[in-house]
Amino acid sequence: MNVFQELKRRNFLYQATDEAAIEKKLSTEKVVYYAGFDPTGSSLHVGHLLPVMAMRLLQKAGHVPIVLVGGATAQIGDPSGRSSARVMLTKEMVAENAASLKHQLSRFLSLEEGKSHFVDNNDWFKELMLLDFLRDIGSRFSVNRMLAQESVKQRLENGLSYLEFTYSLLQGYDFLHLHRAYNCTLEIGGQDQWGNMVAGTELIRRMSGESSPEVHCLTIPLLMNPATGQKFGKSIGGASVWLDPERTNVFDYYQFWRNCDDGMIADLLKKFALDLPVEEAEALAACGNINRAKEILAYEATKLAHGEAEAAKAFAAAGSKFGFADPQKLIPTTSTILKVDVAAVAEVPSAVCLRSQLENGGLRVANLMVDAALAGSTSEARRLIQGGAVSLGDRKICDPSAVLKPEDFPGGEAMLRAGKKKFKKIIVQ
RNA sequence: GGUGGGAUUCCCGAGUGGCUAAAGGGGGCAGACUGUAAAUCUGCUGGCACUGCCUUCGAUGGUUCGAAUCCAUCUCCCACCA
Repeated sequence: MNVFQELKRRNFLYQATDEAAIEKKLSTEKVVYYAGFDPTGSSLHVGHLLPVMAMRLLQKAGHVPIVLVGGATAQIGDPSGRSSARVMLTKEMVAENAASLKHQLSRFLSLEEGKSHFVDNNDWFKELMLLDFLRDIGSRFSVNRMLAQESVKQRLENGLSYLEFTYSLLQGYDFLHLHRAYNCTLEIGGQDQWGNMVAGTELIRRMSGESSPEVHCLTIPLLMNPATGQKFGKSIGGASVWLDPERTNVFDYYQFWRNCDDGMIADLLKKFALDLPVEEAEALAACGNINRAKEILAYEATKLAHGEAEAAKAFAAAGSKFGFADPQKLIPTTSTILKVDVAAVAEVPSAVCLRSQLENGGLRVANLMVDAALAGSTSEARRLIQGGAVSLGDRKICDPSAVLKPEDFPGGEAMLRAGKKKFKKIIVQ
């Protein structure tokens, strides 16, 4: 099975300019390909991961990725999939975000020179003169066609600025530039990017006249839950799942995958447990023990994002809390999850509480919950208590004003729970 | 530039002087049921020193015992006209 077939089998392929040509290219030469990322935030979240995974797959097969940070385009904002204009970022923010983006991406891709390129489109856009752009690039696009584009059509109802309208030209120009500078011949992106991506291939074709160079693009399908027809949720509750462990801790990251919808398991294993062969991913999804499949998915996905040691800890912690799906390890897998020594690494999320707070009259449970990040506010904490969700050790807390004293923490610690899935070991210091 | 319409709590969207921390829906959280899933049912969903107090309905100032609701000015959005 060549990479292209694997890409397809792992369901990374939604639309492509010319499947046969891409397949041929990928199996006969070293292809330089790219995907763009908007440095609009200081951290990537799981929603960004899809193209990253496809890129990883291709890089492992020997192809050369270009990670393009849209420093320039982020200052404009892509109208695709947006009902309203984005907030524009300052150049400083973009630079800062690009740096942390690179750091996070380096877990998934080898970003060393030679194996890849990391570029910022601001480097070429900042020197581009408006008149040159209009003459060389603008003249090759038809407004009529652009207006017919789905992403533009939607925005037309609510209004769309000229700036945003130009977005696809800019993205097209990116491709042209990368094609010239790095001989990049393939662009990868989300399903919603099709219009912008094709703008690039068409531009390159028109610019090169007779000797039509072979450039292609390929989109990845949106993650969908086949059972409900809903988009795959990229958040825990209302909050995005970030790759930055400061924003989403590793345990929660693991839990995000562990709690995925049943219907998604096959697709997710194939796409996010990339270290497992496709056949295995398919077999696991159909093995009959769906919870084991979810464990492995969560472990593998966490391993990619945070490393093996962290993934092992999260797996052990979650398992010791909720139980392990396959303690006898009956389901065959090549995952290193088999090697995790649960007893040795189990590490329950914890929070510290000062002894001095418990003395002098005690500490309210509600306040402790806020300190331990189990609730966002004391009001929320009180509601949780009133709803019967909170317990300390094996004692249920019913009084929203309950106060804790040092004797509530035998041995200097106790498990504080806010609901079944959220808990922290409170360590008194 | 002109005329008209609009800005409400995470989102959509009601509300046009006190009964409004603000209907309804979505989303979210919790409880029950389960498999740490989905579906379903129930409760909750601004903050705090929580039977009370404080802050919120684009911004500022005003009228009033009392304003999301009335008036003035400003900012931004939308539609039509030029």
